[in-house]
Amino acid sequence: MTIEEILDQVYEMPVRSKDILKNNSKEVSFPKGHILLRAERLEKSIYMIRKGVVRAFAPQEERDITFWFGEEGETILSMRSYVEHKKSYEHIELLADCDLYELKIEKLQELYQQDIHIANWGRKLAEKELLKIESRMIAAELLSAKERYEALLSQFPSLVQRVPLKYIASYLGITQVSLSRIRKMK
Amino acid sequence: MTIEEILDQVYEMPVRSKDILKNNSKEVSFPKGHILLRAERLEKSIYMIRKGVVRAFAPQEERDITFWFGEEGETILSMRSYVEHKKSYEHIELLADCDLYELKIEKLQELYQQDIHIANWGRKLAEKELLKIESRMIAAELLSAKERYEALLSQFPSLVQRVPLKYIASYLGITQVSLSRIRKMK
DNA sequence: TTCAGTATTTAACATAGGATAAGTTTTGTC
DNA sequence: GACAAAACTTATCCTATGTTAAATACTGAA
Repeated sequence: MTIEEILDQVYEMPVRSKDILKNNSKEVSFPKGHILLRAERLEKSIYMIRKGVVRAFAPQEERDITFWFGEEGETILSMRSYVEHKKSYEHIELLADCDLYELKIEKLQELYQQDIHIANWGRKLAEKELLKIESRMIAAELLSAKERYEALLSQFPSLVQRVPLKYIASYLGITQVSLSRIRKMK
Repeated sequence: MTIEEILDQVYEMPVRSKDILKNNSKEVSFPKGHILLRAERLEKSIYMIRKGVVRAFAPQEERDITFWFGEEGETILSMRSYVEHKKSYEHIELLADCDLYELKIEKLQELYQQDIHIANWGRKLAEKELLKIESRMIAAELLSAKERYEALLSQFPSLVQRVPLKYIASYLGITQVSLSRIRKMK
């Protein structure tokens, strides 16, 4: 995916504004297993996924909590660093070799003040993510673990091939042992 | 709370932009029990809470799912109507007599295209809500029902006085019977 | 102040999913 | 292609929360 396609997917801007963002982005690549963003750090960049798949997880003493997966076209950001300029609470781990577009948060903040189209793009980015997470939270309360697994499968059929089951279990809010049980029942 | 205070809490704009929003808002009041926004409707307005407390819930055949509470200073919006101009999935119910500031979504969309400060205010509104819901989702996976209840108590001490326990139970993702058990254990 | 409707608690029983531990299968590396 | 490490499954037992139903307490309207 090109950066133009990724940007358009969030919000369609005039070419001029898109070019500004494009010219301020940098293509980068990292191997599978790389930790792209770290908890307890003030992160300086956001990334868009040109190719690959990643997970966000909150590292915890007992067990990590995987709470988000990103595939091609999605935007990776460390919520606390991006929104509040504070240390982030999550790690982002690459689950495959990834090609990414990097954008500096500082530059982006500057552009938000200068270009109304970019400001609206940033608004839409947050709004769409918010809508997704709210729907997901409601579904989580409504559905059994089995139903949530099946919903995930039908929404992201490729995820199960690309992502270790233990992370999917954590995303669903269950243990890997339970997920195994659920898969057998099917 | 005045509308200026509420707006500032999200993002500080020049007085001129604040005045534009203020001049496009309308004070309205409704009694306890009023359903302010309805599922299956394309809602036309968002509201800011000057005084009162409300809940958002997804009505379901078996049982409603309460997933959000709003108190003074918070902004009420029907996510799907606001973000996608589609029918919403939630009801908003007033849990007390409320004084609200009403803003038309259509007008707001227009202002997002005209005033960069307002566009950035809209961006911050979504970003801050997103940060809250993401943190809450992680906490939900990490904590037991009892811990979640205690966390809610310490974060919103007044909520338990203002809101029926059955809605708090639903918000916590448990039944009212379980919440009662938890409260007794304390 | 009483009555009816709500809200809350309590009790008894059922069950989904957790914990632990022991296999088995897959994957990556030399 | 052999080995170690990681991923996944299976089995057993256990616990938190769900379900149902009944008892009690609270609230608001007449």
